[in-house]
Amino acid sequence: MTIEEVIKSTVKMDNAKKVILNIMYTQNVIQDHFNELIKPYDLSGEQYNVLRILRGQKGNPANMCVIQERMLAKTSNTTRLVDKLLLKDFVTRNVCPGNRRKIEVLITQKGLDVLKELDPKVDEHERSFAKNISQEELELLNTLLEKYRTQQN
Amino acid sequence: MTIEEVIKSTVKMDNAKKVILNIMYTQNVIQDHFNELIKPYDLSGEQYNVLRILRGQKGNPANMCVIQERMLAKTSNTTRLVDKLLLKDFVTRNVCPGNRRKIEVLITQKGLDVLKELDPKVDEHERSFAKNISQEELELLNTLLEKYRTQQN
DNA sequence: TTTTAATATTTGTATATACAAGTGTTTCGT
DNA sequence: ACGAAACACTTGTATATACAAATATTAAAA
Repeated sequence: MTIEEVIKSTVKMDNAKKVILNIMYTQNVIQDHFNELIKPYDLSGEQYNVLRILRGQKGNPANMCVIQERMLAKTSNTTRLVDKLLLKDFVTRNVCPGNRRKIEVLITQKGLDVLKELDPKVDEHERSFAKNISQEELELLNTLLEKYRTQQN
Repeated sequence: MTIEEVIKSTVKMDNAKKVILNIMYTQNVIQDHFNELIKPYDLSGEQYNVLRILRGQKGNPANMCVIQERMLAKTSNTTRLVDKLLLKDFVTRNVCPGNRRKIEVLITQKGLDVLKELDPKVDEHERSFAKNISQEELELLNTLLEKYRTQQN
């Protein structure tokens, strides 16, 4: 389905506009699909993302600002995201002894367990979109998106 | 900047995962840029989108469900989006005489004026991302995204 | 012609996000 | 050592979004 069909546009759009709409819409489709996947686990997409970042720390705690800078959506409110994860016992939160301004957030075994359970489902989610397209095309898509993102002023 | 650099990932990701992250992140970058652009106009992105759809009606009113199906994010609450536009006098809202379940939403002159003022800025926004990349590459990006979106089961 | 089902929209509620202001801690300049 | 500035995080508030339930109207079935 082309982007014109999706938004039922009658007028001809130029490529620059189409690419923007295509990226926005594709992100929407991916996100809806992912939300379906994690719905039974009582996690939001951003909460899942934070857990992934914490697992990536391999046992070391992460400060709020470290979590923030690794998230895709930089504007999310990390404090409240971590609050939610704390309520579910997926993380622990402690004041950093070395610098009492900082907070150390650590993933718990329960958090690791839920990620482990999700891993194959997330893999399948990622692959389901990639099935239709070759490895070369995936690489090309990555290259083009990275090039596209690099705005000239 | 590659997507690995963006999220400061240390481990190697496969292409399927990279593409998802690339699309999600690129959408974020585009949206942040666009939000900057419309901030002075007291419009949210979705409100702007609704106004665009209404202008596309070329004088004909649009029902709520028509607006809904043309929006990128199908889950948005159209009623409340239109409420906001009504408060700013950018649209009118009336019960459809032929079918009183339906609502006819129409863009006002004030709404058309604000769109007209935004048009060149939005064009520039779209072009700023496309500057770095050729027409052929833009077309390729469109094709690849449309192909990618078409999930196999 | 009632009753039922389908359609179109609205409302309620919980959660998420955006942005600014506030709090506590550390660092730096004098 | 003291006050100002920088830093890390939290809180307040307004708005947005998600999802289910409610309302009103029309169409269809018995």
